[in-house]
Amino acid sequence: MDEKYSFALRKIALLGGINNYVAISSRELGESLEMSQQSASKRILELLDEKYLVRDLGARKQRIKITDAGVDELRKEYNEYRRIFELTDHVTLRGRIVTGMGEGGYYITQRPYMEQFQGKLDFKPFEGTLNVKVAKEDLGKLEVIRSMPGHVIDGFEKDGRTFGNVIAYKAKIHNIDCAIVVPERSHYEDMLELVCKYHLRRTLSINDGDDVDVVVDLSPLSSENQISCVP
Amino acid sequence: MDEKYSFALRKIALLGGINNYVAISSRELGESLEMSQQSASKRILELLDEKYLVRDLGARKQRIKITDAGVDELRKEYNEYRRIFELTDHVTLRGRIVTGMGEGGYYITQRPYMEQFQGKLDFKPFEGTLNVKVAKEDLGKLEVIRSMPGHVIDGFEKDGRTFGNVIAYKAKIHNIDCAIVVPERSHYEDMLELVCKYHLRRTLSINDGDDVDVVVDLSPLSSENQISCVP
DNA sequence: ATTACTAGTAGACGAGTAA
DNA sequence: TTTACTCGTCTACTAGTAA
Repeated sequence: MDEKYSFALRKIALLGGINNYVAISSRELGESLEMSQQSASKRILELLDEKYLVRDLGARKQRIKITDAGVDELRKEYNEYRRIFELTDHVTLRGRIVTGMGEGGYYITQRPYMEQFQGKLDFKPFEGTLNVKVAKEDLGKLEVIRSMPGHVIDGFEKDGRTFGNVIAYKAKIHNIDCAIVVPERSHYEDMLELVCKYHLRRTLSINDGDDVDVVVDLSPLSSENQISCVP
Repeated sequence: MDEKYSFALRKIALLGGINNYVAISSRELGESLEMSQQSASKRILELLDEKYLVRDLGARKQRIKITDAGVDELRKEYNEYRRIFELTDHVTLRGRIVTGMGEGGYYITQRPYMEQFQGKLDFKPFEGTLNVKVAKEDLGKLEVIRSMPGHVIDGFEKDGRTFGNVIAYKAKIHNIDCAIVVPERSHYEDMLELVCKYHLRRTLSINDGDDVDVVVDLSPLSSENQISCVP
């Protein structure tokens, strides 16, 4: 999102524009953004055009509300700040073992996916996945993880069916190397697919309903430009 | 902070610029900010001028690090997002009763402060305060509270000594109306002064070392422009 | 390679004003 | 009072280039 939009949208969110229509004149918005009435009016038109706002233009005062798309953009920025201030190099997700809807394992164990796992992760995955339903209080963490790069596994087509891109993040479960896999699209998902070189249910003696901790590695993929401890 | 600075500073923070010097050329920064090398170079000079960055301009590549002032600015924005996505109309702070360093009660019970409390809060405070040391895990919440308006109680001078502005936020302790008072300046403080119309130690039968929950009210001070439930 | 100057230009901004 | 148009100004950007 363009930074000039982000600033205005954030102010509107602080006035309650996520949950409610907010009655605010372009004059007032201009004041709180330290710009003229004319510019604030233009900014609102731009935000409407970008579909980040909806408006109810009454006779006296306009009432504006942030759209879901707008909230998404704000949430992206929020997640960036969380990465800055909350996260270190790894995140622990609490979750519960479940049996997928039959779909999950079918998807991920497709050959084209599996071959890429072997290349991009450092192990040949076992032909099957472990489904973990992430605890509600850790869904925010999952969102932050999803906003980070990860290993993109390219999608493909087969029998007229589309298999989308998925993203893999290296992780550990009970100190065993594995990776969590999430679809690139469709957020607000609470289900993880875990791939591992071992049959995890057998190796760890775990079953449906068991609670597990998955430690996801967030250290940068490529060697980055950070230099440590130079004063 | 000017929004154009915020955007660049955030990107640098994501590269690790808070804890370490980051080696990044103006070309690279320009790419990640979607602007030219020249503009990125200028932006860095501006951030240096604003004292949000320090630089170590080596022969090959510059190395930059965010100053404490810069981190403060980023934290302000982080707190805004927390208000948007985390907080509702009240926050619960966990803390422990302590005896202040003798100073706290002396400050707050000064007449000019006390008279303003009576006007801006809805009760005449008891001549004494309760000191609460906020639990470490709730210091973030306190920071968010401090970034919100609150009731400003003007400072004054007396006997050549300066008593600074303080901010009061309405709160409840064990369902009794009270207010927390914090100095306007000097952040990263973990001590609260509680003022109340009652003698809280006696009324609640609490003593040093007792854990308490203080529920701080965050609903807007003035009647705001929010309109609820208009689709 | 770098960083960062100068010059020219596109676009953001606010004043005036209409509806 | 509103919102939002046109238009002139001025800022913020990029291209070219020096060090």
